[in-house]
Amino acid sequence: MTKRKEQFYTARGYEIAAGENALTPSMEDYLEMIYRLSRVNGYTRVNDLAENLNVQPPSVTRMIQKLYDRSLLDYEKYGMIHLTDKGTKLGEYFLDRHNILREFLSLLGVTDDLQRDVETLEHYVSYNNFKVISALVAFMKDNPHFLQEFKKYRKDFLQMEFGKE
Amino acid sequence: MTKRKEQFYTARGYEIAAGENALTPSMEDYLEMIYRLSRVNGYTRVNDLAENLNVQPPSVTRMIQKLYDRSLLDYEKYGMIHLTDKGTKLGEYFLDRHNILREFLSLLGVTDDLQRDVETLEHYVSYNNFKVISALVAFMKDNPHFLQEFKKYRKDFLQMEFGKE
DNA sequence: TAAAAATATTAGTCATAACTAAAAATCAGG
DNA sequence: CCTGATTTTTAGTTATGACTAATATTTTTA
Repeated sequence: MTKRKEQFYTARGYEIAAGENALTPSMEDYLEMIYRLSRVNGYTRVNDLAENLNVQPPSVTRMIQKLYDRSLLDYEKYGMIHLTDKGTKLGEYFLDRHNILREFLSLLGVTDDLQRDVETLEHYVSYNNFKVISALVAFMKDNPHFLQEFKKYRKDFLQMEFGKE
Repeated sequence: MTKRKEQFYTARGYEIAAGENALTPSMEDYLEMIYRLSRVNGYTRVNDLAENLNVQPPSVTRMIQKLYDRSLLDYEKYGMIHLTDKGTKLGEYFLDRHNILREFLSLLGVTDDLQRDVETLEHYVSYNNFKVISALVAFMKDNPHFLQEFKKYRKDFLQMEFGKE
């Protein structure tokens, strides 16, 4: 049994390979935000989404239609946006993933651009990775000693390896 | 001084905000691969890239032109592809980042789909995050007892939190 | 060195998810 | 209840990075 050569793909290649059923990063962002906003009233609206995601309303309308076609939300023209059970589960997961990632980076000592870093990364964290990172976060919170040692280590390491910057 | 409300953007929103000068994930993949392949002969060719990135040659030609316009490589039609100094530095960084990320996930115990996970994630790891993750990897390698503890912890945690799966 | 094979380019298409401008629907106040 | 303001939709445009088909160039080989 010869080891098959390791295959590489471009970022776009992986997106395409994921197929039509996979959610795109933008779809994930919308679901996550709909979930956030729905916690207030049980629903959200086109304009709220547009404002909170910093996009224009027409972009929201289009995306809502797409998510509707996938049965992730209920919607009628000019109406309210409600997540279906399926959409709710996904939204909740995306929010969890977001929060774990934020906690992870935060524990490691990332402070600058934390929000941006989390939002940029989150979509690309597979479920497998989400699980191990969750474990690491829990471990670090349960073992403050580990974290303390790491913080000392990090300081010297960054200085040595990357200089002042 | 009131705290400005936390702003959210879609994945595409961040891409657009990054501006015209930023490299896209695909550009990064190409540079990383050109760097890899160039270590053999000092150069690479359109077909080699197409094969190794699993894309068609015309896609490579287009991308090469774009990277040429940014002075990241030297190229003449039908000729060899050489990275410029600027391109070399970037390619090297992307490869480092790739390897660190792989090591990180590997240490945490990710085995399934490791290659896919790394390639999917790497483009979205900011330089700041690269630095702290590098520190964490080094720390864990220097402190195998922590790693061992984590492995025990992880086993129970995953069982508890996520069940068998 | 001429023909065949391999390699690379050009030209044109597609989907995604943004945008703007303009039209349509809904809602609120008098 | 109708008019104006707000909200939402429709329609059409853009850039990215894939693709295929056809063409052009370079390299190999007979």
